[in-house]
Amino acid sequence: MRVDRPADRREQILEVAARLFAERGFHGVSVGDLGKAVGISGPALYKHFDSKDAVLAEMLIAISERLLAEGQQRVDRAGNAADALRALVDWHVDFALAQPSLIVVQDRDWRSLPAPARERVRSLQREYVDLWAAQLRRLRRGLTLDQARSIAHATFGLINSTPHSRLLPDDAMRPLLREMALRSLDV
Amino acid sequence: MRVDRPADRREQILEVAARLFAERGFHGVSVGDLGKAVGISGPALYKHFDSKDAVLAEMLIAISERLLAEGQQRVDRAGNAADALRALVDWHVDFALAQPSLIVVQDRDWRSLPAPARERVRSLQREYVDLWAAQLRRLRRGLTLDQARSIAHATFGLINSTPHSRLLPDDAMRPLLREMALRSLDV
DNA sequence: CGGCTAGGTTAACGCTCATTAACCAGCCTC
DNA sequence: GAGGCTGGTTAATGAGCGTTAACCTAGCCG
Repeated sequence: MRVDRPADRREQILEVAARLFAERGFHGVSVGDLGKAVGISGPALYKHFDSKDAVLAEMLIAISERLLAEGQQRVDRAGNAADALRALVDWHVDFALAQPSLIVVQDRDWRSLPAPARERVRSLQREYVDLWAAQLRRLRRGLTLDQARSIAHATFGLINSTPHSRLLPDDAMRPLLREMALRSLDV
Repeated sequence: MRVDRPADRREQILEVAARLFAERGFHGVSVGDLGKAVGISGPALYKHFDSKDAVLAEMLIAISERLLAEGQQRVDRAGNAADALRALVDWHVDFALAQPSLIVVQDRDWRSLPAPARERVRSLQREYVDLWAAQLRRLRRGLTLDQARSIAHATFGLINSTPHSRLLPDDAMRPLLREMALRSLDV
């Protein structure tokens, strides 16, 4: 029959898993479901991953790294703190609109990770938060680190709300989120 | 031994369940865990609730109703749209700071509800969103309903981020969230 | 040609979980 | 003081899950 690209099974599994985990939660998707959704069945998954946990781990570590790496690059290219924050907002908004499933899984299911992966993800997230926090503190000198982190967290919450509403087309959602985020940051 | 108030078992179960569900997720807490946490064991829970699902259902319906009812009252008491929005922000911020567990469970685990309860909760949430949306549209005439809803959703995301960070004491968090929320709404 | 490897299959295992069954003690009421 | 709620107990049940075992086939390589 050859319905789907045999491209790379691993990649395919990760994509499909992101969608399913987002819809029904990590524990709401069985290995059997996941297999069926990619056209193989059940235990064949173990030819590609060590465990169900490992699928989640690879998925979450990859996006945390990507979010941080690209964020860092954009900050490096920016001339000043305000520009850096604008660039960070753009990046995060684009990412949230392009990968709503990953956003959902990342903040709903990170608790299901095995301890070492969980620590890795938490640590990458902390770095990402601190990337934002540092720019905020360059811009508004009075801010403590924890204040700046709290502000960053709140703005993430704002942007990450996208997957929960999705009432407008992306072209309308993008500027709306950008402006709300920038106003919330007072940039 | 008599360690805890025997006040009302039902109530106690709901409180403890909120905390546990928030920490480990609905599927991450077994009926046995829940029983142990309130000092009874396992199946005794069925003397108070029809099922594990029913605990979640009662919890989520109750808070959705409370959020809406109080929100409605505050709007009714407000003189104009801007005051109404300020009152809604205050209410939502206070609630999120007082009941972080419920906030977490509500938006992480509503998918685990049995269909009728899920519909009830979704419908109450829609009403609550529309309460905000209506005030936004009174204030900024050009807004479509879906635009206003999207804005409300984003601001909820901002405020509901509280339980994920919690780096500052409530007294510092409250004004920070209030101001960010109001700026995000452009009020 | 012969065998290794990659990527599948189905069957079986063992565990956990929600739920039910069966039973029991104390208390309130008539 | 007999009897029925109320709120517990432990044991059993049955389903679903992640994972492992055992086996198979096709293609590549020497």
